Amino acid sequence: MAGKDNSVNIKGDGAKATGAYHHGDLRAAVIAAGLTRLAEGDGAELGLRALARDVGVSATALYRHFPDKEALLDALADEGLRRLGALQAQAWLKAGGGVAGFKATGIAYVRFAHDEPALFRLSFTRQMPERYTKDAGDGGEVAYNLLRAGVGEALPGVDPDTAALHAWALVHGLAMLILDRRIEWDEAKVAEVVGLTFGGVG
Amino acid sequence: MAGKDNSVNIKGDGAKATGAYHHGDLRAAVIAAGLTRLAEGDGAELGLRALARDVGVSATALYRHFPDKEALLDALADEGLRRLGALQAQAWLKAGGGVAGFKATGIAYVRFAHDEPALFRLSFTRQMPERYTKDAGDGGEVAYNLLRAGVGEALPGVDPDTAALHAWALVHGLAMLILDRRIEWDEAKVAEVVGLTFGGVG
DNA sequence: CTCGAAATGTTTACAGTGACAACATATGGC
DNA sequence: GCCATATGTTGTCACTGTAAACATTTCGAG
Repeated sequence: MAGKDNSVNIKGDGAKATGAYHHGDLRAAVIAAGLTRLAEGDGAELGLRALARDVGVSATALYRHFPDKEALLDALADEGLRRLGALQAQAWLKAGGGVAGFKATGIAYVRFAHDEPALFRLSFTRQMPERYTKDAGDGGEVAYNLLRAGVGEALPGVDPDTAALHAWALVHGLAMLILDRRIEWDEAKVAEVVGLTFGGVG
Repeated sequence: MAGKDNSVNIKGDGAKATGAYHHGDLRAAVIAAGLTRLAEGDGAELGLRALARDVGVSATALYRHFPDKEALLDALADEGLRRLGALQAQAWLKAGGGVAGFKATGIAYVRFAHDEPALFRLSFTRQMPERYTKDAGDGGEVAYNLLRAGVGEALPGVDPDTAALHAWALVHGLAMLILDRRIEWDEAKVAEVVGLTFGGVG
């Protein structure tokens, strides 16, 4: 697949737009460019130089905003989790909460993985930063809280911890199997499988 | 040459052992060394040169046996699937078949992921070779057949296709979540979660 | 057995990567 | 207005996968 051109030319979203040396908000621009690349070429191995070129900046400039590549990827992963959480919350509301909302949440999880395979994979593959306690408003916790909330309604008699883990593992497994091409993406099928344990055919 | 060594010295399993130029069965030796490396350093990014050094051979020698690095990784992934299938079959037999055997199969799946995280991840991350039809005796199919066999007994009334997918996704999700440090490895917990859908507490 | 073709391994080299150090330029507080 | 600091650039290094040319061993045909 060719090799050059295509430069996405994602600049900062306004800020200063100095035009020359300084970029305005490079950190945000780099993350945006990274997300774009992840959304387009699935297998393409996101490199620092390509990213810098997208933003129109020298390769080593990125090191002023991220200690190393890992940190950059961590930032992208974090954004991925945030988006996932937002989509799940949205699905929950749209379905009117309750068991139906809970199921919709699960389906949104798998759909996100299907729509943004590279971002989803990155988001979950990143090593947990150790200091990942129960506070901190990063997206992962939002998603997990929704999960805990819904699981009580769907399976009243069961230990909520076990049920939550079951639900999470189920959708995560579906997501990964779809990403890795072990199974095909099929929303109806996903709904059916999720419904097997968590009642409510609706 | 051959002054240093230090290398792990994984040679072929007998063959000729020419001693000098020719290695005997380099392909097998490389795969063995690769599996060893995968089993030891989880995060360590398996490189061609390191692998060649382990085997005591020049880096480019590997290209006589694999078209490129991808092909080598594919071979390792295949071996991983084969081992997974073997462990599952073993677990099934040890539990005496039936529903208990089916559950044991699922637990073995997760345990394998926990015991060999890098190999498990590699095995499932590799792109499917396209020509992955229902024949071919490679490990993946063995595992899937076991799955189909067990699912009928565990959930008599349910569409076996849906049930099989459910079971697979569940254990795969648990495996991936453990690999990515989202949850802790806890065999009892895994058994409990698997038992939630697939009855039989015992 | 001899001999040349094929298989296997080596050396050298190249383009691409993440990262560091030294240097250049813009920004903002005094 | 001036200088400390943040930000961006150029040059370089070690390392990676891999291609090309060369060396050695093995094997089958005469």
